[in-house]
Amino acid sequence: MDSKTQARYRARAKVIKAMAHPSRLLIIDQLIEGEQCVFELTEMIGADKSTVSKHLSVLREAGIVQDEKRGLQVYYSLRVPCITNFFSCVEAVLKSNTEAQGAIG
Amino acid sequence: MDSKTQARYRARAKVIKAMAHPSRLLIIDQLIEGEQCVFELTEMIGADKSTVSKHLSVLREAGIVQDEKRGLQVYYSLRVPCITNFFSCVEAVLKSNTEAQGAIG
DNA sequence: TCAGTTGTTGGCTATAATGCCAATTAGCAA
DNA sequence: TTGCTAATTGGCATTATAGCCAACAACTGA
Repeated sequence: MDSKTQARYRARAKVIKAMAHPSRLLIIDQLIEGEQCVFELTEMIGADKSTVSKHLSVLREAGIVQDEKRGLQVYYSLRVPCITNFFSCVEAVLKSNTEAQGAIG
Repeated sequence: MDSKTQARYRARAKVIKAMAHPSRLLIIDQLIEGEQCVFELTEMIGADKSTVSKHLSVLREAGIVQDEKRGLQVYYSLRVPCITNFFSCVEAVLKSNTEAQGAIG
């Protein structure tokens, strides 16, 4: 197996790993309904706001959600609408990540 | 959020977590093509056989794969054929787990 | 400016995951 | 039985993850 293939599996695993937590799955489920701010998500989850903020960082770094600050609140929303599709979703996120990287670099 | 809902998210997370590793994703991809024994998977992954065996345990305990011993070899295969579907796949695994539990208990 | 609110980050501890080697189990074949 | 191969399990060290509190940053509004 070449290093390119390995990198592909590592990237896939990162996205899936980002989803592999009850609170983060809950966040994703909530965001399917529409954007929510950290405060709302924190109330729903019932953990410390710092904990929720870190969960959101994980999802953001995996390319699953995006954030937008409006006033005091930071609103989070799904970056990729497909949640019912598994690998096609993972691939779409990876594609989206790649495109975002291309836009930066 | 009630405890039933929490349990549902924990169960989902367990299945996703089982997939959240490059080697395990590779194993799943291989098993889409058909069953394979631990020896074949070990050669492909290039890790110690004990490591691969433990990865397979994780997948088995999550209900993603099943094993069958034939002679010296243990053959692993996908328990749920859908890999392209994400949550529908997770749900199918959970349903399958529940049915298996019902068959035991 | 000052106080209040929302989020993020740093630091810390506790827990879980990873992967190796060594030892063991299980089956096959002389 | 003896030797060989396939796979699992135990033990261990290393690393990653989780979640709390405290501190800080960013914005609002009096």
